[in-house]
Amino acid sequence: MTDPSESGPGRRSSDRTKAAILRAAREHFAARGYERTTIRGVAADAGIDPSMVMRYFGTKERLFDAALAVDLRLPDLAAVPPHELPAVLVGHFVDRWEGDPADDALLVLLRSAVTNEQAAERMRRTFAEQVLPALAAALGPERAARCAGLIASQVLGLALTRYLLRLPPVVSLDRAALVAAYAPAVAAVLA
Amino acid sequence: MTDPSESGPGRRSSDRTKAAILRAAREHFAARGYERTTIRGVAADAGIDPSMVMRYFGTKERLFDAALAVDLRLPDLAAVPPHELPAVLVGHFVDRWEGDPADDALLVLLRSAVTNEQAAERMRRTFAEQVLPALAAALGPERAARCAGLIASQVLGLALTRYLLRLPPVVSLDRAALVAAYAPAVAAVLA
DNA sequence: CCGCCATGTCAACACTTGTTGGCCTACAGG
DNA sequence: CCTGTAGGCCAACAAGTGTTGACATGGCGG
Repeated sequence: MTDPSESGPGRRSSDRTKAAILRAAREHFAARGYERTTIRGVAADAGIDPSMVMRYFGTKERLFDAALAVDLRLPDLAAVPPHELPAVLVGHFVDRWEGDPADDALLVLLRSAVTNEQAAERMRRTFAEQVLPALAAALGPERAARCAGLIASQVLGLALTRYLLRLPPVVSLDRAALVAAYAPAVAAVLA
Repeated sequence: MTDPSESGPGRRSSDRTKAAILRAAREHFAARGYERTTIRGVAADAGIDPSMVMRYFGTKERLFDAALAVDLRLPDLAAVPPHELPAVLVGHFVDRWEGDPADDALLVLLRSAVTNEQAAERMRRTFAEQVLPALAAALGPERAARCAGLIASQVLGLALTRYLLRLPPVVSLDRAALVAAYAPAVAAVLA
């Protein structure tokens, strides 16, 4: 743990601080959205002074932007048999939402994009750069272009009602039931 | 137009003022969400003093609550042939979202419910009191209970990606294409 | 030893917010 | 005429915000 190239005592402590700020910021943005998240709150959670946040990120907006970076970690969809594609997609996203509770990036993005144009733009970019290519690998470019929007709409609708609105009938399903219920819907828009 | 019981010159002007406030409030809440909407902004839009808003609604939260009242105007679903149900549902909601631009109530509810627990609760209530019964009339209670959550998820996913996130492939579809694309997905969760 | 620079704290500024209380104005009833 | 009252405006308060600049501190190179 004293590796001089990464975390040893001689290592700059600014990196750890910056990471702590980012982690706290993601947590706050995910739980409260952009407006209700305060620099003071994030700083307190990271155990430092609010002015440090400004020094490292310059502005609340830039901190927000840094917190918005998201990797969907989509697998290679060309490798899955076509008839399993819907179940794989739904399953992957459920895992992604429910996986590491410390990884709030997805929630940050969705929750903020609804009231914040900057985040909405980021969402559109994430869609274009990650979802579209992954689907194109499995369906071909023109079919992907036709279906990707509808699939995003399904998956995001699921996330919306389950994790943000918490509609009881959607919350009460477990992973298997969720996949079983949504895969046919996704399959329907692929046709 | 001088009906003494409703709008004549002898009529209280407070009713008109209150209505103007509510209309402006809906517009602001729908466009900006709860936090970024200011009493001052609403008052300016309604052409009156901020303190008037307080006099009539007491508090920003109560004004918000008044703005959240939503009537989905769902038709009698028992009257539509089962195989047309998906298209009717999707079509109705598209009309509802796209209809009267002055009627922002639906957008207020959806946009706010994502970052505001009070609005989320209101959304769950609206779902339980309007969507569930309407579906129960067409599908019977137990089938409705099983499907309503999934249908809400589809419809809200559509609204989310089209009106809030504005994902290009979802925005570019017109009403007919939208219905044609989504009806099969809704039909899939009914099976 | 000295001095420098990165890391961090403290206190304050300027601004916006929801909210409040006092004042004004018009008009109906006597 | 006076008076009361409802509808409305103005100015201010207290709290919280993002942001800034002056100051501390501790370790490292000379």
